[in-house]
Amino acid sequence: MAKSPVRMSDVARQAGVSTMTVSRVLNRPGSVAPETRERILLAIGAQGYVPNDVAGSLRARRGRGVVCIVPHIANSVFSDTLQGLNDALRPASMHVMLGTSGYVSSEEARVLEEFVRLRPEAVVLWGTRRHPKSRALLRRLGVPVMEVFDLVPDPFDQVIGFSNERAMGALVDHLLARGRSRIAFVGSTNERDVSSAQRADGWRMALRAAGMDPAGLMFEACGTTVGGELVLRRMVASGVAFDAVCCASDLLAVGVLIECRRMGIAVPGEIAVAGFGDNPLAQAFDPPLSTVRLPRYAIGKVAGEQVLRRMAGEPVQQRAIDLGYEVLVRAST
Amino acid sequence: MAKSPVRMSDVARQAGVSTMTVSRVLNRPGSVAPETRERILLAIGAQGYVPNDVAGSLRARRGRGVVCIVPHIANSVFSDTLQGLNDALRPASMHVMLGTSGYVSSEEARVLEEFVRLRPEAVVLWGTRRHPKSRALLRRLGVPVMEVFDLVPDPFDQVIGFSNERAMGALVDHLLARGRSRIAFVGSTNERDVSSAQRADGWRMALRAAGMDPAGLMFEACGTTVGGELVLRRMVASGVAFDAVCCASDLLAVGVLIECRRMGIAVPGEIAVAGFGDNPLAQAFDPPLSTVRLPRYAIGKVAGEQVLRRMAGEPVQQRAIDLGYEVLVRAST
DNA sequence: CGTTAGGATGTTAACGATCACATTGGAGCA
DNA sequence: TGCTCCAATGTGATCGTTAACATCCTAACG
Repeated sequence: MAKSPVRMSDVARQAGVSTMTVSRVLNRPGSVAPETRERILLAIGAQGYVPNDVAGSLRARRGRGVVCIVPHIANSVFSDTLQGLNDALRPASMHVMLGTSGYVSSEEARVLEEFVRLRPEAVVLWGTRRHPKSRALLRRLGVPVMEVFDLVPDPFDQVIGFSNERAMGALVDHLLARGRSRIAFVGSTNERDVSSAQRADGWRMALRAAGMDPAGLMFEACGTTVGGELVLRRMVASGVAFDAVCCASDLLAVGVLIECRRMGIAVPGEIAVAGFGDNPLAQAFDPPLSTVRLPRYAIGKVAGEQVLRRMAGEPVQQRAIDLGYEVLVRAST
Repeated sequence: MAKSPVRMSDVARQAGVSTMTVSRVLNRPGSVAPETRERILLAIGAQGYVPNDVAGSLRARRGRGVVCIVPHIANSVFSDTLQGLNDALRPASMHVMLGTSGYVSSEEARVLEEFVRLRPEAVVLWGTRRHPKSRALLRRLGVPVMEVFDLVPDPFDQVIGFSNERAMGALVDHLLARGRSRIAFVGSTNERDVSSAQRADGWRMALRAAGMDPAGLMFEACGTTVGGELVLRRMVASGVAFDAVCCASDLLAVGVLIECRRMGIAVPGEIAVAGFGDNPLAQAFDPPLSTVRLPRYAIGKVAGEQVLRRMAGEPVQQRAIDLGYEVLVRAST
């Protein structure tokens, strides 16, 4: 914390007013006479006074911080959303206090408690899996809670996102419309990776809805390009017949593409390959990768806007806000 | 801010002690008798008390926040660094207050002032271009300031990064060693994009050091894959001879690769192509892209560690910490 | 057995701002 | 002229915690 020796009272003295008037200039300038205001602003500039929001927040019992806990920062899905959140909050002079859970809900709860000590005005959390401790904490905190990304019908407070199931289902439908009939799925079945599991569900349901049997067509891989390369090799070696591969992520799909080229498998001639997530480089491959664009930035932006609305006293209009998705059909399918 | 009605005094009453003893249990547990401590912890659990760090920070004149302002969050260069910073700070119960400058130093100054109101313990800023207002503000704030990414010999306080010039120079040297003699550079000359300009300088100096003339070999492009595609077309159309292209980013380089394929130019047969930044998908292309790996995560991690050291009272040992780079030679060169 | 050292705990007063209410001084009006 | 009313500003208390100092009590010692 700072040693900034300039306090409001220093400014007040120089301007010949009480601290209350300085405070008003800072918070509701309209309520102070123009000349007085001018004199105070001059004193502020002369002394380089920067208000102490720690003190202000304590007394006013309200601050400008919004906590956001994501699984991992260094992943464009999360960082795009953070960008949106930040962009929405900045014009309102709110700021983001950033934390990570490492995909572990108990860790999220621990981090959340540390942040609750700072008495944030709102909390933005990834996904809808909450540790009981987090729920209890949030309930007592009593501020708006935005859960983002996974859309569920009955969120803790409000949820903003899209349906992984429906998005993957739409991708499967696209492949079916292209005449594919043996559509495999590649993803991680890691307990922690809720999104991948939901995408698998979407794939399974879409196949069943089309009267097809997903049995034996699901393959597990770690979510990297190398994971994609390895899994395709395993799939081919397994002898299971398939004419399309839906991947839980673009990175996986790119790995599959690479291995297809290496093994001399024509894409989309022999098999179609689709990714998920719209990585900026996905369209740069040969063939350009079909994928699903997710409203990552918009999710953060809308979450921030909702926070501001709620803080302004507006009631919750929609508990679940669906921002949809977009199937991007390119040459790989 | 919260309505959390549970205060330290509530806990103290239930445990039959004064607030000071509760405070000690929270901050220096060793200084309280075991049974007393046990009783207090029980009361804390029973009431679900979460300390108010706003009040604590005000009184103690020190908090746990570190401000970090990056140009843009949704860019893996920045988010990787943020991840490192966060990982370094979390074990010390410090937290990141996140802001963005949009690559504009006056905006950075504005955002910085808002954050200074929160009296952070340290400030982490991207690059070394500072608005005079920022400098004045930081000086008065009097906390450690870490400038990251661009290494300069004489930073405001401490700087952690690598040399864009030397990294690009090393890449050029690699191309020279491969027998290339007409090495072009593609980058943005946008005033705001300091890094690209530094990379251009590195390219220029390396060519001159090898007795070659960079004149006419520098081309401007916007930093996307499409920018890369367009610039290659322009380069070919210009009639200038070149046998290698150094790009200021991987995205640009991928665009160049795409256009080469489209135009039937062999890579690396006719021209070599190199990127910069080690995008995870860079090695997935055909041919895999040679590039330079930057210590993005490490920069953040080390910045966080330095902050902790400084807060622990250690003196500054190195004003400029060079974390180096790594030229990744792949098939595109 | 008196004295003292030091561990455990309590008391008081801040930290720097804002809330709620009090006060002042004109303008506006009958 | 006398009154009200409101805009502009001030006063005092307070937000919830911790620093600094004070106190108490037990243990150890000569």
